[in-house]
Amino acid sequence: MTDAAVPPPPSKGERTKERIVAAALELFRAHGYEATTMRMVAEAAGVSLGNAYYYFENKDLLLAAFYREVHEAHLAAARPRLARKRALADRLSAVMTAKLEVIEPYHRFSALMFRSAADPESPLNPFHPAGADIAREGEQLFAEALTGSSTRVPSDLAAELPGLLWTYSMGIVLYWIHDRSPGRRKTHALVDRTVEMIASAIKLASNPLLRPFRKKVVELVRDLRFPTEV
Amino acid sequence: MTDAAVPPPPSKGERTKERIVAAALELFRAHGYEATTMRMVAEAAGVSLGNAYYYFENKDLLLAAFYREVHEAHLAAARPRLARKRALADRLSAVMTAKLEVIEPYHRFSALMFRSAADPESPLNPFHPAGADIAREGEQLFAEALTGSSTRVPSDLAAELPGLLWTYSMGIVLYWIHDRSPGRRKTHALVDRTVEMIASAIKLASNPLLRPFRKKVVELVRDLRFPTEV
DNA sequence: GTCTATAACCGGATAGAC
DNA sequence: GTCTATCCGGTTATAGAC
Repeated sequence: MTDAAVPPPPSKGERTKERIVAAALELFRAHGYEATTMRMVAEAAGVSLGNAYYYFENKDLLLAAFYREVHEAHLAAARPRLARKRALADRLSAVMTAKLEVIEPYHRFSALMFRSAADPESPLNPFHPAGADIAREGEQLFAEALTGSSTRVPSDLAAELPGLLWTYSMGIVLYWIHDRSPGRRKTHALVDRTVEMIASAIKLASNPLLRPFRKKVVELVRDLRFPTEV
Repeated sequence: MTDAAVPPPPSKGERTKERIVAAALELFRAHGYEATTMRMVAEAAGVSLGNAYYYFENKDLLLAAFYREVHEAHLAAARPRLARKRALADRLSAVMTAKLEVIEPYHRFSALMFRSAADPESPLNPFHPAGADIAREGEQLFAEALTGSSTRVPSDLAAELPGLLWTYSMGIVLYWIHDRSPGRRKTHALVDRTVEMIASAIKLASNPLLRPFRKKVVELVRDLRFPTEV
């Protein structure tokens, strides 16, 4: 039990797999996803084409590895920024700005994220086991943004907000994909303004007058959150 | 001038093109998009593979023809239903229910719609010239749903609502894609409940107390509606 | 200039030997 | 676990027929 935490030395297969991922990520960065062929990945990793497919059933799974890396970078960029903010709008803005900065280098091929996210068969969609971790961790980040803030959130709403905010962030990314303005000015403007609106809406939601409406929304979100369940 | 409206008889090329579309639509319906190969389409249309590509630069453009047909079917299904409703929630529900019924037969391959809609390069995305018509006509349908209703809408909001509702309908379709419940029960529940909420929200938006918040939202939507502009 | 066909290319994916 | 050989389908080049 005491030494269970010591990771075993990587087997040969694990090292090969690692080489393939590393080669793929670099090629994706340099040339984009479509322009990177499995043959290029295999060659850069020093393995045969068939061998690359032995480790990654298809090209999308390599893309999934790429997203995981981007996601880790987002978490790493967002958390220190959160430490310096208290107001909810500022905290949401910190999370979203970190996201936009991390993904900026990949703008030219980020449409793929959506192609895959929308496809129920794809390992990248948030309801697919392979993509579920990233979605959960993304929600967790928003949960942290909420709990650390000075704004009081009605508890029924608090339970659903991380999921809603994560969905919101996906919407922002979708906008960003189409944003051709210099420096993604428009997306940044959208974030600045929507985080204010969200913060306002959350404050409004505590207003007793709006309680029935809030209850309805919360109930709706709770009931219908998982379309893939029967 | 007087005979300008008489369409010229279809040229040989036009008839060939028509045959190709018809063959493709039938094959898509029967086997789905991925499983339908360009070679199958060409053979079913009685032309060579190269000839099919002469008329349709790529497979996506055939898919675009398919979407156009689905879209026409939606318009045709929705309009008579609108004629029988007055309450806003009912009218929105009529439009959405017509949509869900029309697309139901294509559930298994509808993920493609999103793959393409999210991709800035795709002819199907609403900001791309080839896809813009469908988006505009979709908004037009929602505009009709609004103007024919008994609910009074503040005029600043009225200008933006058709676009917002069209976006909403895309969101519903995205949910529907992932919906595995029998009879798409969950999506129908989502529609029933969201149209009520939207109708309530629109009524709330007329409330003078919420005017500043409404102004903010409307202004935001107006400013940022077109991410592809610079 | 409009239309049609054949052959080839390229890249994702698979089969099967070692 | 690794390779080579091959398949398959989207796409392109190109030549020729009407």
